[in-house]
Amino acid sequence: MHQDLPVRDIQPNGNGASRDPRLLEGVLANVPLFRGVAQHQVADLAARAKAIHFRRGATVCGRGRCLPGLYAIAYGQVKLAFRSEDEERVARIVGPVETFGLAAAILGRPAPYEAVALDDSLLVMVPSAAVLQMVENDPRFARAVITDLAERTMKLLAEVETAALHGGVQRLAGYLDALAGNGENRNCTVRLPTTKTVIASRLGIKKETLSRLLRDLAHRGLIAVEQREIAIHDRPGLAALAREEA
Amino acid sequence: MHQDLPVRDIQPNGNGASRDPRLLEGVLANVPLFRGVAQHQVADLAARAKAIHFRRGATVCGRGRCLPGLYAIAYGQVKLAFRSEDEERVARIVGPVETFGLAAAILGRPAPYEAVALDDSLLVMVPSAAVLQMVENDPRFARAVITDLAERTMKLLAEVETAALHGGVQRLAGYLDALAGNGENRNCTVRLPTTKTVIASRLGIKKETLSRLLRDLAHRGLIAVEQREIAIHDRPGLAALAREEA
DNA sequence: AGAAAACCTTGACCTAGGTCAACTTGAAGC
DNA sequence: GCTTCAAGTTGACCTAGGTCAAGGTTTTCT
Repeated sequence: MHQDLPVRDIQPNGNGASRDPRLLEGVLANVPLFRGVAQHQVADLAARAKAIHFRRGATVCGRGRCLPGLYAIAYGQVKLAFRSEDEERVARIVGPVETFGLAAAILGRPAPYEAVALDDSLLVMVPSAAVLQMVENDPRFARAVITDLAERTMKLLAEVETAALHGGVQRLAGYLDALAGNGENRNCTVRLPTTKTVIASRLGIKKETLSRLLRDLAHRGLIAVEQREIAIHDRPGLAALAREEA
Repeated sequence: MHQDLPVRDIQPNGNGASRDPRLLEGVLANVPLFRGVAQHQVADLAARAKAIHFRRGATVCGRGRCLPGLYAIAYGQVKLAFRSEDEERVARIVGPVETFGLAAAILGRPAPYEAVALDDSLLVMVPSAAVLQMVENDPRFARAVITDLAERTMKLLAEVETAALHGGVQRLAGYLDALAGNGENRNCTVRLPTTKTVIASRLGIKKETLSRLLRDLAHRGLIAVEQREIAIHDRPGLAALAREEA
């Protein structure tokens, strides 16, 4: 796990940005993307990176704005969402040790989504130039980037598939099953990472519909809901439901 | 353009596979992914690759089967589609000079989609091992792979966005506009790359709905449809429609 | 603690797009 | 030229999920 890094204890300075190299290096070293990169290289990267603190609800990057680089999350949570006037669709909820903006940073393209902090969050931003340079100079890092992007591609394809082939209940069931992780305990309890409204948007449905679907699953005896805590009573049943047709 | 390569004239041998190094090298050299790779390296790759011919309707790779490597299209067309019993959703229509299977090949994962030839097609398959090795040995190629994957990621994100935020008409309008390319001729005529049924699935709607939507657009004076030929009468109007809300 | 602001739930109703079924058209083989 | 078959069209109807409106419940802020 990543909890071995006491980043929560480190206070970023008041106006939200920090450059404490210890903090930065520690955070980056724990990001899977940088596993397999020599320590001094990580230090280099850290020297050029910046830690920025965002209050819950603050916008990390508006839609269409150019991302200054790759973001890694030290603590907190960020949602990446598409929007259009009165419509919002959450593409991904990014948590500690994860990164976002890699593809956009590499191509130097504007962000296709907007990024908003769901909780008070500490992000480490590695400037595009630093990432690009490291891609050129360190084949191991280049390799890590390739793996990361390939994995993202597969995830997105899976996303498109479920969106196209499965209905709301199935997607919800699949999501809960995924939340429960790989442990195969028949019944366990999971906690939704954020508000139901955001989860709904992440699942491509409206909060009202999520509400009804959760009620249905509860009726069927598959789960029990108590606010953000969801007790899973029949994991295999849930998994089976997720695999069903439209 | 890619038409400078007379691959259509080269006959693959009867049982569908060929190893003529000239053919293979020529095809690969024209694939953007291999631009910037030294010629002898391409020759190396070609030596390990295989050309395979598929009749229209033949399956290149069943869903969930492991892809033996990266596929490049010399001529013809392949659809990548998700399926589930009686449901099919086309994720991408791949044409000459394009490739598919890069992400899966790199991760050694089974294909998330099935690949079926839409026309008689000649594909060149570069084994995963060869791709991986080249990633390790040639930083320029590694860089090209990174760019390609990043671009694919952005495309998929755009896909998810339009699927989520735009209705059928908008998606269709956007698709037609994209087909018309970057030329800004106010009226031009485009040809659908394949049957309307497949196009519909690519757009995430049913053929019946596509039929009705095309009729609507024609009514509105934006286009005129004659079989696969679509005359665009008001390009800006079409583009504007594509950008509208849900 | 108390007020204000999010968040969630529920019911009544609506709509984009899907489903089913009949019919037309066009291309492919004999 | 006639048959066959796949592709496309059209109409009547259906349904998953969205929209609107009205409460109810947590949080959050002062």
